[in-house]
Amino acid sequence: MNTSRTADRPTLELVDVGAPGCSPAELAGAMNAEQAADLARTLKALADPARLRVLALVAGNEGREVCVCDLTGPLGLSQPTVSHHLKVLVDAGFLTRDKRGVWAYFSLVPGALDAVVSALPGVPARS
Amino acid sequence: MNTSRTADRPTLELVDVGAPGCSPAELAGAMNAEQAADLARTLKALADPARLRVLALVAGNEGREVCVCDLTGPLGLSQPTVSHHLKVLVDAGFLTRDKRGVWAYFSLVPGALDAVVSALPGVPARS
DNA sequence: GCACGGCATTGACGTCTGTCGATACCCCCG
DNA sequence: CGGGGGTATCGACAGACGTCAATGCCGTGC
Repeated sequence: MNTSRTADRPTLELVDVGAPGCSPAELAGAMNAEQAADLARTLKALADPARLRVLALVAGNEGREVCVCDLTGPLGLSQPTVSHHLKVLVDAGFLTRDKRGVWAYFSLVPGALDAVVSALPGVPARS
Repeated sequence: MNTSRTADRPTLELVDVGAPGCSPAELAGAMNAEQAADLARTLKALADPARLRVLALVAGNEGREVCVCDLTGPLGLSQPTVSHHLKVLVDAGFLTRDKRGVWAYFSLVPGALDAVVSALPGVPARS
C-alpha cells in the first residue's frame, strides 16, 4: 500500500486554506516543482565554501574588480578550480565576467542575492 | 610555479582596504574558511527542490503543523525519502520535530531563514 | 496482548560535484 | 612573429548526495 492518509489524526484536521479548487493532494502555500527546481539550482551555486568566499572577496572589493589570480591565493585552490567556481557563479547570475585583454575581471551583479532571498519560502519581501 | 601574482596588471592595483595588519594574501571582506564552511553546510540543506517544497508547505500552513504522511503525496516521494529530508532540515535548524504519539509534527523555526540571509555576503542586514 | 499503522533507520545504487594535472586558447610584448 | 603568461577546458577520480526497498521501532485501538 502507499503511504497516503489512511487514518484520521486524533486532534488535527488539515484544512486546505489555499485557493478554493486546488488539488486535494496539495497543501496551502505549495511551491510548484519547477519553481523549487529553479531555486534549488541557484542555491546550489551558493552552497559551497569556496564560492561563498569568492562572493565575499568580490563584495569586499566593491567598485574594484577581481581577477582569477587574485583569488587562488586566499582560497588555497588551484587556478582551474577557481575558474570552475567562477563559471558556476557567473552561470547562476551572481557575477559578471569582463575579459579585458589577458585578464578576466569579475564583479557582483547587483540585486542577484536579493532576488534569491525574496524567493525563499517564508521570506516574503525585503522592506 | 604557482599561480600567484607574477606580473602587475595594466591599470589596477588591488589595494587592501581591510583592517590594517591582515595577511597580505587576503583581500578586504574575506570570509574565513570556518564561516564559509558553516554557511555552506546550512545552504546545502536548503539547496534541494524537495526540501524547499517542504519548507513552503510547512510555511503555508503556519500555525498548523504538518506530519510526514501529509508530505509524501504533494512531493511525490517515498516515505523514507521524505523522512530523510525532514531530518536534514531539522538538523540544519530550519524545522522542529514534535512527536506526539504516533504522529510527528513539524513546524518552522522562526528566524532561522533570516539568520541565513543575514550571513550572506553582500546582504548586510534586514531592516 | 496482538495486530495495525505512522515514522525512523539501514543498506545499496546511480548520479552529481569538487578537485587537480595536463593542455589548449589567446592576448600582449619584445 | 615568436615567446610568455593569464585564463578556460578536458579527463579523471574520490567523495557526497538523493532515492528507494526492506526492516525495525513503538504508540494506538480492538
